Amino acid sequence: MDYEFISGTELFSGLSAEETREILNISYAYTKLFGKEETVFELGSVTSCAAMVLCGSVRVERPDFYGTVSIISTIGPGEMFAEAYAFAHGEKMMVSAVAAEESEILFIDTEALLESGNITILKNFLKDASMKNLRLSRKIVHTSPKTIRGRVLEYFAYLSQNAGGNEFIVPFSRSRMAEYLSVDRSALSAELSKMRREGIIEFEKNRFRLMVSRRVLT
Amino acid sequence: MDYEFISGTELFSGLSAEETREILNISYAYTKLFGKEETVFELGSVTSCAAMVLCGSVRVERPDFYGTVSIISTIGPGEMFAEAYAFAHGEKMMVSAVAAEESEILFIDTEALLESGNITILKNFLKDASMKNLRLSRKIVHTSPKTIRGRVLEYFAYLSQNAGGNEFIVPFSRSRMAEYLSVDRSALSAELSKMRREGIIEFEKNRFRLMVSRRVLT
DNA sequence: GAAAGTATGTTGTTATAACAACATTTTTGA
DNA sequence: TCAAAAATGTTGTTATAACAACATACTTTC
Repeated sequence: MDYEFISGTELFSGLSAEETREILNISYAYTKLFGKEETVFELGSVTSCAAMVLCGSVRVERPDFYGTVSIISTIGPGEMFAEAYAFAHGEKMMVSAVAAEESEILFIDTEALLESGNITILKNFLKDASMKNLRLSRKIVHTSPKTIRGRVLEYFAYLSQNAGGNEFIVPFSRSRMAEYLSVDRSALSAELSKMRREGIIEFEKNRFRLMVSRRVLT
Repeated sequence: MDYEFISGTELFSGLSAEETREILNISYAYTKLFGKEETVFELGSVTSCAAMVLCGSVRVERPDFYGTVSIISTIGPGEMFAEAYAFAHGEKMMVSAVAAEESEILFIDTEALLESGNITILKNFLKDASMKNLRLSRKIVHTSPKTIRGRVLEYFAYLSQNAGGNEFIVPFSRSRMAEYLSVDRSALSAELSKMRREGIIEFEKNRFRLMVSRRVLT
């Protein structure tokens, strides 16, 4: 196992390669190779292991009610997945994970890890979980308005606040942005153009400017 | 401070009243009284403290882009909030928190808490964060279909799977359910009736039965 | 730098949800 | 138990998004 690499990841930050080796040993962590398109986690299964991609990449996907599969995210080297399921204990996975290419995955049993009692890694897990939490909350905030315009405004208000000015870069292609906001791509394009005509926004490629600001009170 | 009560909460589970007192001492935790409608956390502010309601209750709310405030959740005695912000470190709050009545709130500085090095409480935070994570992910899954029917089916499929049969209780009033799914209440009512006419579901008050099942593959 | 591929924008049509106003049922509490 | 209030259901109208099909612009890459 490449402890150098592993100790360099977010999750193991603050730990030396040697400490990393120790922790993984104590908690019976192991790696497994997956061929392209091989399933890492099955939809509806239960796991007590967090997983980290060491080499390759993993697609996280989910079928809708009618069976159409959509990709939720792609996990690359050093990134983790399934840890929320592992710590929450007993919840069925609402996604499946599939190796997008030949991949090596590290499995860490969270029960054993908690036993090990290493505080640094618990801290790191906690920070990771909290950040994921806020990302999810943000997405909910950005997609709860019922109109495309409402969603765009919520999202842009966030980006704008984040950038510290009224100008910002959207870190998505139009299709990805539409996906993120759960709206149709062409409808999004149309709405953006309409908002531009109305003087609410200006844009050029992915650089946007928000010409109005959030109404607070009354 | 009522250490008996605090040690009985989820967050302090596994800790005696005495241990609880110690941890709170070490980490400089303090309580504060809030009058009805007094603000506990301001929208857009930054906190390094997790908060727990000891007495009373707190409304978590958020204004949309046009200023209309909606209630995200209500926090009661023993429940926590703002901990994701505290652990993620430096993120601006996307909600505000207001005392719904005269309330006593416990503030725990997470930096100090991490210093204390108590593993039990870290575990508890981690489990809490993971469970919240899955709840948020689930909500995203339930609201990403573009039609009311799609959302209802996703939600019902979950409830049904959870109940272990095709019959289940919806733990919301119709208005709350509509809110959860981010759709109009009357439109939801209409869609439920339509689905009943089509034989897709049966229901009587909040007891539902799902007559179709998720299509997997092809 | 031409051709192919991909991303983005446009427009018209259709499906669906929001909204509003009201009817009916259920719950509450005096 | 009755009246009032709250929740739920119904229906028609209007606003909006999805969808489809195509035009245009940008980006590979050979």
